[in-house]
Amino acid sequence: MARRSDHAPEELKRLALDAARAIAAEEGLRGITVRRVAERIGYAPGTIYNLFANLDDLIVHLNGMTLDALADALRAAADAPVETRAAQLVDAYFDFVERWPMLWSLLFEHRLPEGVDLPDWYRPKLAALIALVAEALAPLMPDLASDERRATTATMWAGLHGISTLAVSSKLALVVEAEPRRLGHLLVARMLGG
Amino acid sequence: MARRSDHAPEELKRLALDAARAIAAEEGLRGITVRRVAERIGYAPGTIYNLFANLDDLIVHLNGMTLDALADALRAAADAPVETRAAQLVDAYFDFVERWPMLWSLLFEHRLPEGVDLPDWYRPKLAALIALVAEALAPLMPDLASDERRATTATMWAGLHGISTLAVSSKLALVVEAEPRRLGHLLVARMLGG
DNA sequence: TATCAAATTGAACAACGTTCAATTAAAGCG
DNA sequence: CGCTTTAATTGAACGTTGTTCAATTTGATA
Repeated sequence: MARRSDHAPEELKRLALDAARAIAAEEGLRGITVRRVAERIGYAPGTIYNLFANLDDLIVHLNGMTLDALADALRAAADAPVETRAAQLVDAYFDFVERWPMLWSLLFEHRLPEGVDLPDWYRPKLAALIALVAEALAPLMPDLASDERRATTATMWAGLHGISTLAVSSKLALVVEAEPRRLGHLLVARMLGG
Repeated sequence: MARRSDHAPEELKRLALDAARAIAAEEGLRGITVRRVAERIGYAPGTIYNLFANLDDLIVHLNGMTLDALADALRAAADAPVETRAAQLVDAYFDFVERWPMLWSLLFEHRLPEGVDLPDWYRPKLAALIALVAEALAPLMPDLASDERRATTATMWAGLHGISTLAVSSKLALVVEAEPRRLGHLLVARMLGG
């Protein structure tokens, strides 16, 4: 059987990614297999390889979608009044992580095989995310050189990331009883000079 | 063939873990397979299951060793003079991550299947690590309630973790040109109130 | 209507984690 | 020393995985 063309190639890609996302959201990285994704969209395993180079490629694309979704989730908070903006960004970040813990985990849990690095289109997505936050927080760091502003933003971003990673893998609770969100607010408050 | 007893069971466990560590240090999580570990120590795959419940169990044990090694690496810095202690802890942390990037990654990259959680002996290892840092830094946070001290320590720890994770997976460099270590120092300085 | 091109398949392969009956060597005993 | 018991070790086997690719079938083209 061949050339069903039930769906245009781009449409089919979307279907596959949606299927993968559904699996990932429920079971995490371990649940994503080529055969299961294919089965969910009613195609044979081989078809996946017409759409993506391999399973890693599919997962990287899924992570790209998640990055976009995270950017969307942060955008509203980035426009909040300056006084509450930082806190709202932190809350928006943790809201996202708590709503999609598995998808968010996948963002960092998945690693390409040695020697393979992230595709070129991935970098701008990440950069856009950071730029969003950097611009939103710039007014809150008026006395810093742009170099230091970037470093501060990156540190906060990495810090939130660390808190969330440990929380999601339930390693934070082993060590402290505080809510991840509270640590996030603490971090940002101190970083912005409190 | 059976009952070779070339090695006592504990000795054999050590051999298997050393083999797994060597593989992990070179190739990361993806390189660790039961068959390869078994081959490296000159035993059949089935033997691994006499020593560990399964591959996940073996990896958790390997991670336990890494936690111990990290604690050792931090201990010297924890005894440094109070003035430079925080900075030395940060340096010791990044020294460790840079020396064993793959082993350090494995600590967080590996996740148990859903429903399985970390064994009981794992928690004290993590707790010991945090306690080490918390006690070392306590003199630097004299004006904080013990509750806030714990939160601050956990935040710094998670922050360093986040910076390192992103650095090791080369996602930090996509976003900022600064050295991870520099961000670490920035984080700790601000968290300790400067 | 015949031809072409592209999409889709599914069998095949190697490698994986895991299980377990069979085997063998060491230990215990008379 | 020989016999029995016990426990360590094996390796074949099973089901599943990612990936490849020749074969096939359909939609479009001429």
